[in-house]
Amino acid sequence: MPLYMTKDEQIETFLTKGVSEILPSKDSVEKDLKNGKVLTIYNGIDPTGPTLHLGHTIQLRKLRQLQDMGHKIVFLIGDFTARIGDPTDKMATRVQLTDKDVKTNLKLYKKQASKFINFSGRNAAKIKFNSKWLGKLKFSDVLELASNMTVDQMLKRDMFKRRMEEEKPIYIHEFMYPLMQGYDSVAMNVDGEIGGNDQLFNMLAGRILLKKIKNKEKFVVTVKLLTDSLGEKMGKTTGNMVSLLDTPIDMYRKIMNWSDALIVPGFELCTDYTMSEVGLIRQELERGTNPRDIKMKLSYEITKLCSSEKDAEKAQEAFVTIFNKKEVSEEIPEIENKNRTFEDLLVQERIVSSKSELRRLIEGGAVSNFDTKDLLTVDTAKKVIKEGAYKIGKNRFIKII
RNA sequence: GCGUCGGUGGUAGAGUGGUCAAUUACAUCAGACUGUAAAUCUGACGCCUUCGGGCUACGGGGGUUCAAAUCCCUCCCGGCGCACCA
Repeated sequence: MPLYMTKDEQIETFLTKGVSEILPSKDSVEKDLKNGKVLTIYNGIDPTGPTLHLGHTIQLRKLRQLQDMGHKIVFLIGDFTARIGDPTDKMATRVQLTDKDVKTNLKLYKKQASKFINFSGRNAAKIKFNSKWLGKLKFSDVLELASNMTVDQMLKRDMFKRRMEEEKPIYIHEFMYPLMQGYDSVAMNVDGEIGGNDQLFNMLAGRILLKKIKNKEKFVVTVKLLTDSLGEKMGKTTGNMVSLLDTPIDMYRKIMNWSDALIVPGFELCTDYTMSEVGLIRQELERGTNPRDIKMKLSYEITKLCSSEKDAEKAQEAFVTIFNKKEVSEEIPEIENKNRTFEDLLVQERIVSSKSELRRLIEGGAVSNFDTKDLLTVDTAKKVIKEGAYKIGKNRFIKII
């Protein structure tokens, strides 16, 4: 958020940019933010995969806005809840994670998140793990907690309703999930929570519990989700995500591959552009400016925020070189051939998953020498190729040295 | 516990003895087109292969058969109904 903003502008931005829904209401949260009290707000992430993705950054950036306004923010890692699995958008029951999975996954989280929120300085963000309190609950505590919500409230959830209709199993522990997540709010005694709008139900459970147990009105701000062209969530489970661990060039390329409809939401959700600047982008598109150029700006901005200005520049250059000019860029990964045949090399370096896959790609005319544009044949792939840049499909490139 | 229906590839969902590595749709990958795309069209979509074929797969195990995703037995798991409920 630009530093020149007044406090009121900051609050307005927080309450509107990328926001989907606010509970109990925008007005009441606005009042809370304006009365000068320091609030505690958190965002929880379940460490179900090794990386954070672009969707997470939307929420983290929201937290950052609050941090800049002087509020206390908590980055909660749901190491306990991750083991149960959020039933939110899984049609089937998620495989439970082991302790080890969880530990491995959360290792990198702080590092990734630190691009977006401050973990040091005067008003440092805190990291908390919900196993700390959830792991301590006794069965009697759990029962008491469970007595705060009815089966009917649970069954109102779309997800569960659908599963009932489809005669799919619903396990009791899945009912416990919203309770556990809700208990996080109670244990940390927070004033507010930020999350994606798919998390609304879980966050509401926290509101219910906090109200019943501590008579406190927790506010909930849900942000819009970044969806792909088909309205699918860009998430870990769906596989179409931009990971924060992607190389800058991969990230840049993936964003360029977004459908044009995502340009404006992309600016709103993932960059520091103000709402009026986002409005200008929209106008530019309407005036007929080539969407590609605007999308390049978007890719650049996002890549910059996720790594650095320098990386973004490099990524952009590489993108132009490889995809526009179709020339070899120095960003193409180099691989020593070590006297391996072309197919062995690609399989061993995991560029392709099997020789069969490579054969299909070759037969489909997808593998070519990047300089001469000559298509590779199945026979030459069985030979040792000493050097040269090769293109495998749309976006796999290697330079053999 | 009894009865009944069901468990198929990343997902949904056909197939009920050979022509099934398994129709179809979605997802995925590639080619064409383009503005990087998206949409559209085309093709591919288990692994290995000396390109003849070989191997592994339809919940697990065992069996019948020249031949099983398909039939039988058994075990595991799920839905529904009934029963039980100190």
